[in-house]
Formats: sequence, structure tokens, C-alpha cells
Amino acid sequence: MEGSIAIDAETKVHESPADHKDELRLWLRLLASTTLIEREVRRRLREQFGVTLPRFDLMAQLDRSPQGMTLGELSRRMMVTNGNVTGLAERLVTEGVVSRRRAANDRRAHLVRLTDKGRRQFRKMAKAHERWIAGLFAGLSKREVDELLTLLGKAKASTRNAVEKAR
Amino acid sequence: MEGSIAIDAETKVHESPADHKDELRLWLRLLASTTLIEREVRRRLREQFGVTLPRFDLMAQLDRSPQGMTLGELSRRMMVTNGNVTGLAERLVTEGVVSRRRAANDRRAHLVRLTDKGRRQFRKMAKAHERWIAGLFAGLSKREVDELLTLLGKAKASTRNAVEKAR
DNA sequence: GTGAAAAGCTTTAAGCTTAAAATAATTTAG
DNA sequence: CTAAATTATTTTAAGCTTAAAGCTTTTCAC
Repeated sequence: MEGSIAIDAETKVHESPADHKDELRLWLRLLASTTLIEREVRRRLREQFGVTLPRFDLMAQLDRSPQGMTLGELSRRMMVTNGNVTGLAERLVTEGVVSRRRAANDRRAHLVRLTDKGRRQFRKMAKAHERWIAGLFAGLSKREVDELLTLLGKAKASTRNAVEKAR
Repeated sequence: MEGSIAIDAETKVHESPADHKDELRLWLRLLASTTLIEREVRRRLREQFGVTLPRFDLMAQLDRSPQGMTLGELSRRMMVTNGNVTGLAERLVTEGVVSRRRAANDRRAHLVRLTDKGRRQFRKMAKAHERWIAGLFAGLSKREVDELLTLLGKAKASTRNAVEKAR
């Protein structure tokens, strides 16, 4: 059984440009799942807290670093460009939820961190956010959540590896 | 077996604000995986074809509908707002890869479709795109790809269900 | 048929995001 | 020590994206 399947797959590879439909479907489904959740989270953050997702994300990073973080580190963790973080942080400073000052040792770098107000606001939002996410995944068993975690971990590793090689 | 697990879960809910860390980790990992792939695809589309991801996405939808599609249908399939599609389509019409005309029966609606030039361009990009995706997932076995497809299908269903209820 | 509601689309204003180029400070090579 | 390379960040221009408000056309209830 398994043998014949493998042979079929091999045969296909040789008789025509390999078909990668399953991988393509996987990518489309991954993207759709993410978009669906992201859209809902965005909506609730706006309606219930009047905040945007990027701002919430930035605050979430800072919440884990009480001592603050440089803009560069923020942009790496958020997987967005430097310029993006510059503008986002600026708006959050204006709002008074983030503070910003020069780094002690390196005069190029700037440290940002949550203000007390920012931390209070974030903690409140984070609690709701965690409940929302649990609710959105409520149709999955604990086992399925674990499997997804594992498989997505592999997918991430595979992607990183391929991206690495492509350079 | 199932009973005891259910009781544990219940107990947790009562003794402390339920902890949903695994679901949260799952969401963060899902988002990270998607972002990683999306960033790479975006980069290659730009470098190798001088096209943006949203434009590629729009063309991909149209490629499946030779008879054309209304802007509303496009926006639903792409999971973006109407206004977004209006602008995107406009730029693609200017480029000459998409055509646009009033619908025959409904004078509110506009049908867009790929021009011959657009279709040729898209097909070329789509081939490369399919290879890229296969390459990014090359570290996964066929079995793992299938499992991910299944689990993500469940995740999508779970999300849709939760979003539905929340209204 | 007529008025109200819904559907399809566009416009607007604001904010997000990127790539690329520029500036300034630090590190490294020789 | 000095020139070159690297690092941290900002700026710019272009495009993407959204929510909300508005316009036009169609559908629905009566």
C-alpha cells in the first residue's frame, strides 16, 4: 500500500513538473486561518479597548521586558521593519503609554518601555485577549492544540531553513 | 478517561481564572509561521517579478474565474474590505493586467477579469510561487502536511463558529 | 407602485507597512 | 590611530488597509 503510493508520487515527479498542490493548499489554509483570527482580534481590540493590533503587539513585547528594549530588538521580535517601529513607538509615546530614552552605553540606541499607565492598560487588555484566543480555539481538543503546536514548530523550522538557503 | 479530563478542566475554571496559555502559544506560533512565509513570498515576488503580494493575490482570484468576478466577490474571497479592492483593482487596470466593466444585469456591480497580458504574467508567477511554497515546506513529510491541513481546517471551523456566536 | 431597507461600490481620513536612502555612532582591520 | 564596515535609527515615498460615511441601484414589504 504505502509502497505504491510512494511510487505514484515518484512517477509524477518524473513525468511532469512536480505537483505541489498540497503544499499550496496548506499555505492558503494557514493564511486564511491566521487572517480570520487576526481580523476578529483586531475588531475586538478596537471595539472594546479602542486600540489597534500593532499597538497591542508592541505593548505585549514591552510587557515582557520591564527594563525596556531597544527599537531594533522590538522590530526583530515583531518581525517588522525598523521604520515601522519608529512610527508606532512615537504614537504610543504621545499617548503616554510608552516612554523612550537614550540607551546608557550606546548613544545610537533608544530604549522604550511601558509607563505605569501603559502597563495597567496592557494587563487589562491581555487578560481579555487571552480569553478571546481560547474561545476562538475552543473547538479543538487539548490534544489537537498540542499537535498543532508541534507541527507549526516544524513548519517554522522548515521555512527558516529554506529562507536561509535561499540567500 | 474522558470524564476525568473534563472534571479537571472544570476544576481549573473554578479554582483560578482558567489558564489558556497553550492556546495563546498556538496563536503566536500560527502568526509567526504565517508572517515568516508571507515575508519571504513578498520579497521574492518583488525581486523576481516586481509585483506586490496583494496584487498577486487579486490576480490569483481572477485566474480561477475566466468569466470575471465582481469587486464584492473579490473582497469576500480575499478577506479584505471593499475599499481596499477598489484601489487595488484600479492600479491593476492602469497596469493593463486587469480589465473592468459594468455588469450586464446589475448596474451597481462591476466585473473585473484578467486581460490576456495579465493571465500570461500571472501564470508565470504562479508556477514560481508554487515551487517556492513547496520549498518552504520541504522539511515536512507528506503525512505532516496532511495532518496540518486537517488540523488547520478544524481551527478554521472553530474560529468561524466562535466568531458567529460573538455577534 | 412606493417607500424603506439592502446591496454594490467609492471616497475619505487615519494609520500601518515596506524598501530604500540617509544620518549618526560604534566597531573592526590593518 | 584611522579608514572602512557595521549597527541603530530615522526619513521618505509609495502603496496597503481599515472603518465609516456616502452615493447609486436594486430588492422587499406593503
